[in-house]
Amino acid sequence: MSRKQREIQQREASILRVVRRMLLEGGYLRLSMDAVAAELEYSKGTIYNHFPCKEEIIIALAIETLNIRSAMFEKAAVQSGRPRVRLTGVGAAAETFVKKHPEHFRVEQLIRCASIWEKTSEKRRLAMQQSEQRCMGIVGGIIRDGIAQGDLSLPDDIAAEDLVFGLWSQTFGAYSIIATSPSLPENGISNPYRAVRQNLNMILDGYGWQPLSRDYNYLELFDVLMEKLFSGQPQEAVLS
Amino acid sequence: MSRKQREIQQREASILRVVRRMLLEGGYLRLSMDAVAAELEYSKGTIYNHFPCKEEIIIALAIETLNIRSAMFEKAAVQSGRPRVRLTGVGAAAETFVKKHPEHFRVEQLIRCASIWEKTSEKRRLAMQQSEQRCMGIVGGIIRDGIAQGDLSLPDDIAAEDLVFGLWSQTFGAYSIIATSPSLPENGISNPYRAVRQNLNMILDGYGWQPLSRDYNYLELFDVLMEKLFSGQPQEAVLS
Amino acid sequence: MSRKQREIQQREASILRVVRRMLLEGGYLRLSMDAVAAELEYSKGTIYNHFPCKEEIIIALAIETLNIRSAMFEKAAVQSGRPRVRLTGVGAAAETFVKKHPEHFRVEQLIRCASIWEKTSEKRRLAMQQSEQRCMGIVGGIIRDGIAQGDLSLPDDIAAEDLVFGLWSQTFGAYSIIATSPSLPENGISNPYRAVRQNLNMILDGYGWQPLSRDYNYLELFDVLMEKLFSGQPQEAVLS
Amino acid sequence: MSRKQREIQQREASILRVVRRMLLEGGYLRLSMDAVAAELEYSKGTIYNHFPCKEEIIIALAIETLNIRSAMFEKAAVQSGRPRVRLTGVGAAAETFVKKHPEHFRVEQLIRCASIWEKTSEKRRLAMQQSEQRCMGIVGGIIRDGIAQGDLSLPDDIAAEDLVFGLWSQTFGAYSIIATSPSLPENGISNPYRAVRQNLNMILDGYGWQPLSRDYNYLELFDVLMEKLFSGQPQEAVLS
DNA sequence: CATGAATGAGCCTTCATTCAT
DNA sequence: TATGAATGAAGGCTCATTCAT
Repeated sequence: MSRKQREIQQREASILRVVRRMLLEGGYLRLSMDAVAAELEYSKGTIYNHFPCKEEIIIALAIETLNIRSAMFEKAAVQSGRPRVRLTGVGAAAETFVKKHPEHFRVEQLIRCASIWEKTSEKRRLAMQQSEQRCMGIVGGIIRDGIAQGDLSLPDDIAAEDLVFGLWSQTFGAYSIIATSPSLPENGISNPYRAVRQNLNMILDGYGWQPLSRDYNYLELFDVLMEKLFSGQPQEAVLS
Repeated sequence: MSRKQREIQQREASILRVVRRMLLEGGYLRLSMDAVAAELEYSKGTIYNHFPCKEEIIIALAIETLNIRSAMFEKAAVQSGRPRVRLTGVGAAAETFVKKHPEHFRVEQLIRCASIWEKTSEKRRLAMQQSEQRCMGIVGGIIRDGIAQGDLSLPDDIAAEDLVFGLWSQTFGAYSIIATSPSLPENGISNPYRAVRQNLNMILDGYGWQPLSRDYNYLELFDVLMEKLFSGQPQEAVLS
Repeated sequence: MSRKQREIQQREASILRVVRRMLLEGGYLRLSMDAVAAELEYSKGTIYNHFPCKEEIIIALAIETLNIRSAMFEKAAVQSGRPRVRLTGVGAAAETFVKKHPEHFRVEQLIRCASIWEKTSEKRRLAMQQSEQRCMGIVGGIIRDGIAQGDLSLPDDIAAEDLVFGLWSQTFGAYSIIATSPSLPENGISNPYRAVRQNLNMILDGYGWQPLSRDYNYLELFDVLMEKLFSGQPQEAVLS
Repeated sequence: MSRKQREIQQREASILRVVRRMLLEGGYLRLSMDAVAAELEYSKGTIYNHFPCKEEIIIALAIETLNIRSAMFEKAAVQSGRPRVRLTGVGAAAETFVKKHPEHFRVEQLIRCASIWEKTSEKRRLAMQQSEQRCMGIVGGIIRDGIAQGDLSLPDDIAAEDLVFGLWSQTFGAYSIIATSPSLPENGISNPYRAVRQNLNMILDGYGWQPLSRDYNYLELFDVLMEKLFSGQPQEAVLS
């Protein structure tokens, strides 16, 4: 019985893998259940035994995406060091994520674009919100550490979450633009990923988070941390 | 003859209006030429006399979007005042834009998500790139003014465009998240638009743009400028 | 399982039957997948499960046509008798074929007229060429038998295939004209089918194929063979 | 007024010219009134002032086709010489016609394939039948000349028209097959046009038309006559 | 007469989903 | 539970023809 359940889980994972790849290749419009079934050499009915509709697959994918990323965030966040250094590790995680898993990032864009929610179950929606909060929570935790250690002090009317939101917006916006504007270099942005790092640093400098970037080479730290934390093989494993 | 042509232009505008609304309501997938024709009570053939395919409508919409916004940016940019104050005006323009024209912002998200480019003419694509560059150019110009007046100085390895990219990413990312994450307040971001303003200020503070926000109440300035520049009726007119 | 598959095969046959009839009635332009589905009271999707596009149906029909005819040719060719007598049997087969299966002959005309090949698979095209060659091969074989038995001798610069081509052209041309020129009798051709037989005989006489028609009543033989070989019920079965 | 009428005729001719070319390039399906109007830089309404529907254009084309050919036949038929030599000239005319005017031959195939007659006026239909009869009449005349001069004698139950029909079938069939079977050489028919000439000769030999081809080199005569009669520029002029 | 915008029926095709086996 | 044939609504698009200007 346990073997069967394992088989089911494996098949679910392979469905998600195929769907992810198809999304990356052809976009949402090119994704069809027929093609998925054909590629997996399962029947359509079998796919439908796993997911009640197409949209639920997308959400499951998005949850997977968020879980992979929050695992990467976690790995960066638990490093020892001053909070801003650890936060830089999270930044390195975010950049690594979009570079290593572009198909996952694509899913994130998708669920903000297509109207997927109507046909999906409340349960999956909640699961997704939880996963989303985990990512935010990790960043929020580091910020609170920074405050606790005296490296950072926020005005009364600014919450730690507002800063989280700023970093999130910056990265989501920047990586979206990078992924979909092939003409950035022609417009004077020769090294977009470096620019993102710089701009993230500027936000933190703006908030006065010590040590400021004039006193510490965060750009170099980025490289070091990416190497140190994420130079291994990409982990495909789905973290439930 | 002139009357006919006027009718045609008006219809083209009304097609775009209907499509925009449909995109806002149901996303790209819910948009169909059949529905557009039915809603306008024109035949499908008539719609196709205006636009050769669905995708070209989307691009036309996107161009319209960019033109409306760059007109708003322009209006803010030509105000007198120190550069950072003028840039704040542009920020106010950006915020006003997404609030007043959510359906236009939706179009911007869409063209970064769906694969629209395959069926569209090179001509339209170039027209869109031009419109995009106009928005960036306005912001870039203010930054260069700031440098020229000695309020801002960028490191050697950072171009003005990198800062433009940072502000663009911040706003695009933040407004995307706001538009598609209904649970922000539950996650501690009680006033997202205010948070965006704050984070934009932090970026500029991080870059050391004088006067810093500790010396000038930009948050209040935001309100003042939004009122002053954009409190009138929304201009629907398409500015070529 | 076997019942299902039998049903599917039967339906495939009935699709071809309906399409053939529609072609006969209204030509290629009047043939529509909608109409086929409606006539059969199946959904359009079901039709498309059988044939990936309209053109492939036509080719399938053409292959069926060629197979039916080559089976009839074969039946005539394996008769005992002097080669020219056997060839007359093939002529009787050809005439029987257009009379019994006018809708099949129509298909042959069609594929020489409409541009069908663009959307079809290489595989089907080859299958069709093979079927075509089988018909030609049968006639060619009889000609070579005639040469071998000394009844016929071709000039050095004339191949057996040139004669095949002449008979093929004569019949294809004549039956095409008969099928599409209703005014033949008014133009002095009171019995077109008899004229075809006569003209075929003249070709063979011209080549000096013994016994010449002055020595043997081939016109009467035609009738005898048609009766003897093909007076039974038309065989609808597709001979792969 | 006469100038106007000339303009109208010229325009009619140019419509037919464009339609012919489009038929050759893309077949009947690719022929659209829109494209014709665009190519001619006339409005669709103007085209419809000339022809009440698409089908009538095709018939007009077919009439033009028949007229061009009967002019060529006439030119060959009025040559001096023994009847079979003159008939060979007509054969040369037929071959020249399909080679010089493939788009015209295409029209002939088309009207035997598409169901065009339903929407067309009785008047045009009759005009076409007349043109058709003129071609047949020329050949019939030569045959009767051959009989009158004692070179040919037909059995009682065979009319001159039956022989006309045989020659017509042979050429129409052969040229149709040549135009639509690219694989003839692979099937052993290395020089199809030469084979047609040979087979036409065999028909005439079969009927015993003097001098037989063993006594006269008709194949060479073909070349001579094609050069002598039709080596000039193709005459585009429409012969009403 | 010439124009060309408007029509709308019709076409081919796709695909998420169901359900009998 | 797995299968995959069947469905049929929906989609994008074309084009011959009309008719107001």
